[in-house]
Amino acid sequence: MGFDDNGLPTDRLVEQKYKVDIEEIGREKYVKLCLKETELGAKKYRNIWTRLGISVDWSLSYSTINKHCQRLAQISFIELYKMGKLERKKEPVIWCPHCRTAIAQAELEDKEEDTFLNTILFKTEDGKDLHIATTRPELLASCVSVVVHPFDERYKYLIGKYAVVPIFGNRVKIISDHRVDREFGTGIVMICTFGDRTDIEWWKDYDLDLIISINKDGTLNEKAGKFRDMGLEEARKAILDELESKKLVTKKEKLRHAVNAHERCGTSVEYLVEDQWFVKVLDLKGIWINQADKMNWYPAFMKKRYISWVENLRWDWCISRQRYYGVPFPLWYCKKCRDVVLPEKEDLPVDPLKDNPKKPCACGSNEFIPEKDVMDTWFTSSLTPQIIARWESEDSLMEKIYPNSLRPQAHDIIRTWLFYTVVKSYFHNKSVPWQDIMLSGFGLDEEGKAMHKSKGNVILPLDVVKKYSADAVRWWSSSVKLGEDLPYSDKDVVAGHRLCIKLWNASRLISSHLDEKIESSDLKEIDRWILNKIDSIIEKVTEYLDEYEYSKARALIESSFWHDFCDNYLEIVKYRLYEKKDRSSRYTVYKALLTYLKLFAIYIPHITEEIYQNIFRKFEEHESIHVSPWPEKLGIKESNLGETCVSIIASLRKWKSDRGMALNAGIKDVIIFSSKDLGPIKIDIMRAMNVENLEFKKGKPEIEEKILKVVPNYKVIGPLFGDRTKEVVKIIQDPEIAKRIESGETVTEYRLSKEHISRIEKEYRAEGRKVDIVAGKDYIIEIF
RNA sequence: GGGCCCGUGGUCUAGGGGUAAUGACGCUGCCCUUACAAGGCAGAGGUCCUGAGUUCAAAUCUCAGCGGGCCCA
Repeated sequence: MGFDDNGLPTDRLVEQKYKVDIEEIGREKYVKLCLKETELGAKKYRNIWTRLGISVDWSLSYSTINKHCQRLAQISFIELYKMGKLERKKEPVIWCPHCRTAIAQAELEDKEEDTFLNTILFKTEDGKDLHIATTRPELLASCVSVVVHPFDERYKYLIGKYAVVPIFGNRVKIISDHRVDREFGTGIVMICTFGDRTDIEWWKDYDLDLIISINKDGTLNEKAGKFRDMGLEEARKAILDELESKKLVTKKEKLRHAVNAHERCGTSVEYLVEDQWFVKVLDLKGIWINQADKMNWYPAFMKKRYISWVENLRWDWCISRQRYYGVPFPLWYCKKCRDVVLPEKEDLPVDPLKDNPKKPCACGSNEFIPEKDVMDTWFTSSLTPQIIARWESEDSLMEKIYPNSLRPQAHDIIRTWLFYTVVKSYFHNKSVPWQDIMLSGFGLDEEGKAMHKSKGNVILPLDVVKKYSADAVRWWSSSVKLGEDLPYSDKDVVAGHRLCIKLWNASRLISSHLDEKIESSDLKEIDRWILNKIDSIIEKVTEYLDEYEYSKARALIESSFWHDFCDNYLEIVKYRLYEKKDRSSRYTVYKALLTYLKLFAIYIPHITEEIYQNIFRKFEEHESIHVSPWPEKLGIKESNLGETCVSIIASLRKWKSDRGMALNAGIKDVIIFSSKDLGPIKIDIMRAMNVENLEFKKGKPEIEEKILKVVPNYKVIGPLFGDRTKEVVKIIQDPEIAKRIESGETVTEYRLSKEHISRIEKEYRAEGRKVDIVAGKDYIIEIF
């Protein structure tokens, strides 16, 4: 766990909060403010995480701006440089005019925008009209060519001729290319350097001129003539006005389209040509995809997202940021021979703006130009596995914790954090960074929309914690299938709150009967029943958690605790607990509650810990439930009678409830018919249901029995009989045949027996007798 | 336009070839039961998005379509 704390988000926060501009206050003061905000931010988030009960070894936490991380990021840079994986190119880069820096493809997001598609009248050199539709008239000064589709009959005659750009008068060649969309606008496109990425491709492919008319801050430069210094919006309007006054706008239509925007500030990006450092990633796409196969993806389909991101990558990773708060590039340029000069490893971290190389350049010169850009923050955070394992340090834990066992993260940063980390681990360690990757979804707002500060729909975790407790929040957040998003809902958090109360109350009941730890006991049927049930819960929950299926595990734990344990088990044995002498029930509640607490502990750590401290600490060796071992199965044999006991009591409860009776109301006489010997559960039934006289009989009572429905066991019949299934089902559903099968016979040429029937629904009637009949799977109850 | 995910009672959600579709909230009725009325018991409420196909059997698998979301052009 750590803080990715340098980079644009901090820059933007500082600029907004203190209303400062780097130009005014200078780099040093600016960075100081950023550092201050970083510390405040770390404090704030650490508080949130701690309050939420996130279990972290804080001694291994990192901050990407601290010396340790800076050093590793710079080591990484130097290693990559020496491996030839870095490249400084003067290339078109994606540029954010608001943040005034280059950014990477991964930092783009789509933005829907309403604009106008303007059809502008160009002239060919020989004076013919040329209608060109564009959304970006402000780039007219950068128009370097006009392009049509090679098969477009309308314009074939234009190819090879020249056009004249209105207002600016540039003479540009008309070319043809299949990437032109004939349906869009007029089917003629002006190529500007650069309006979009296709412009860049065309510029490269056809070796066109370069006329950059935009400044780094998004204003127009001298190439735009009298429109110089105008912002893009302003220039768009001014240029359109002038075109209109000359009657050169022939059409204007509304258009909604998607543009690329910088994910940090939402500003539409531009393309400038500047010197930038790149990590070469495009030439190794096969490797990046191959690495994905060496990791376990949870859920598996997330791997496809990663792969399709890699397949669609179009740019090398631009790591230069023309910003101030971040890890500096560890390098200088020799003033004389322009060579790159790197520091020695032992001198890292360096700040080339303050430090100087310790040796002269190979050419002998002692004068250097420092690189003043900082590195993309992902360049550092892509090293987090190495950072926490103290790679390249004397106290390295690389052997022990690298590759990491697990990277948990959300699915929005597959293309950044995940991808870049895979890249770094491959380059530096020829390894994948972790064995398992678990990708979770988002908490959404109550309408199911993503939360955004700008939309004002953010729900702050600590507000919910205050209202319902951290455990309730955690319980809610773990209710969704891994990888799915989950809308926030007050009532679902309340459900978690109620669970905590239920757990607390059950524990109160138990604690009042536990003044000693019962180490072992002969177990009564119903006690064996619950412990056996818990054994199977432990097994399934463990399996689910091994696959990071926390929501499935959660559902099992909750329903077993609430229904098996509280509703059934505790209600049945309560009387025995009050009688104090019964060892079996006291042994069982101790084991059972402690096990449930351990299973619950990962979800609701606070209340489980408190109950552990209150009840169990004095008997158990571990000082906290969170350091005690995961529960192991007790190996209790299944109790058939226990299951029957619970079922009989449920039947009697329903019977009382149907008659509007209180559940502790007395019943005078009850006879239970069953083929089983129910002796061992007699007292439990009587006490739990307040039965005065309870009698067991073998066989069946004198009542009429009518078969209502025979449900075949398709799971057995289907595979056995194939397309004759329907035929067999028809036979089995005959009441006479079903009756014979039920009594143990094997009938007809299909040799049908009990295993071919799932269950038989019956109706019982006691003609002329004053008695109520309630039936279950293997018993019939008469209530007088 | 392409890739991925999702579509299940009023709302949210689980299940993901076997005939009884999970749970929560809400709704209705009954029950103050010596842990819990923030509880218990019971009940109503469903074309499992639509259509076709595979299969003895489809909410579940396949294909097509519709709708929503995410990512990429």
